[in-house]
Amino acid sequence: MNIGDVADAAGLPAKTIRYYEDIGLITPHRSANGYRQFTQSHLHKLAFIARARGLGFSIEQCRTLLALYEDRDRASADVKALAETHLSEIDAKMAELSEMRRTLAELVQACAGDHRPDCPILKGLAAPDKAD
Amino acid sequence: MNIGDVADAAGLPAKTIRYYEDIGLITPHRSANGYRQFTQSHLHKLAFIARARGLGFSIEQCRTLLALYEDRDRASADVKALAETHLSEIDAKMAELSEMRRTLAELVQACAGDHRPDCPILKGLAAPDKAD
DNA sequence: TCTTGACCCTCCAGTCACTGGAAGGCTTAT
DNA sequence: ATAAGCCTTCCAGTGACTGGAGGGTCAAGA
Repeated sequence: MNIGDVADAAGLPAKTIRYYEDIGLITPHRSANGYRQFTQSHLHKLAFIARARGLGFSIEQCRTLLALYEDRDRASADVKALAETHLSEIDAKMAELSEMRRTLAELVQACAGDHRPDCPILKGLAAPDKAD
Repeated sequence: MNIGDVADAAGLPAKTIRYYEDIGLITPHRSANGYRQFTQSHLHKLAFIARARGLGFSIEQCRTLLALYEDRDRASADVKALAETHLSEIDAKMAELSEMRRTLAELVQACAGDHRPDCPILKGLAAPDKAD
């Protein structure tokens, strides 16, 4: 398969696949004309990476997951540990966003949003503890 | 004030403040020795930016907020619109994270996490619809 | 007076994971 | 012969910093 075919099949831009080759995630062969040649196995890997990325794993985490995937003797505990690490990263981000959301929603709530210049949002940003 | 003083007072690294000058968010004066000189007004602005960044506004959104803050004739509706845009950005990110979390938690749940190689997490990444 | 340590300066490069674009080669069909 | 649609490499940019090298400045103490 050429790069366009795997790109379509894996749901990734061709550019991204070239980048993944650059950083050593995959190593397609080359045909005589210099085109990258992908096998089903390459496609599997790319789809695997695409899904892991979709779950928010970093490229380095994907590299590790891929290595575990290819290692028939891995312990599932190693995979689970990595997934749990990522799960708590997600939880941390969600907590951060949730706190932002709470504060921002309060400010928005307090703002009339009319033609007048008086604005609790700006006041809140300027001096959070005495937002009027 | 020197950069170290405003850095402490605004709760920002000195490097970050230099960067903010680079991109034109603030323009401190210089004393004879080349050191940046900050006024209370600069400090206010920096603290304002720090808080807006803390609520997740992008630098460009901060630039706009700062301009609105300085404009005594702004309409609070303009500020509110920006804040609401950002609020929905936050909501979108939270929804995305929440979906990732849901899927990942399911996989983690299904994984024994022992010494054996059998791993539903890897299976789920390899072929999401038939994760066993 | 000298030195030490804590400041400050600029400039360059790196982070993360791509993404866009230029300039050109290959393939297939008309 | 030419056009469309692939493919290639290489360079540069994104956002928002962050680290480090290499050097100047300042205030306090011996």
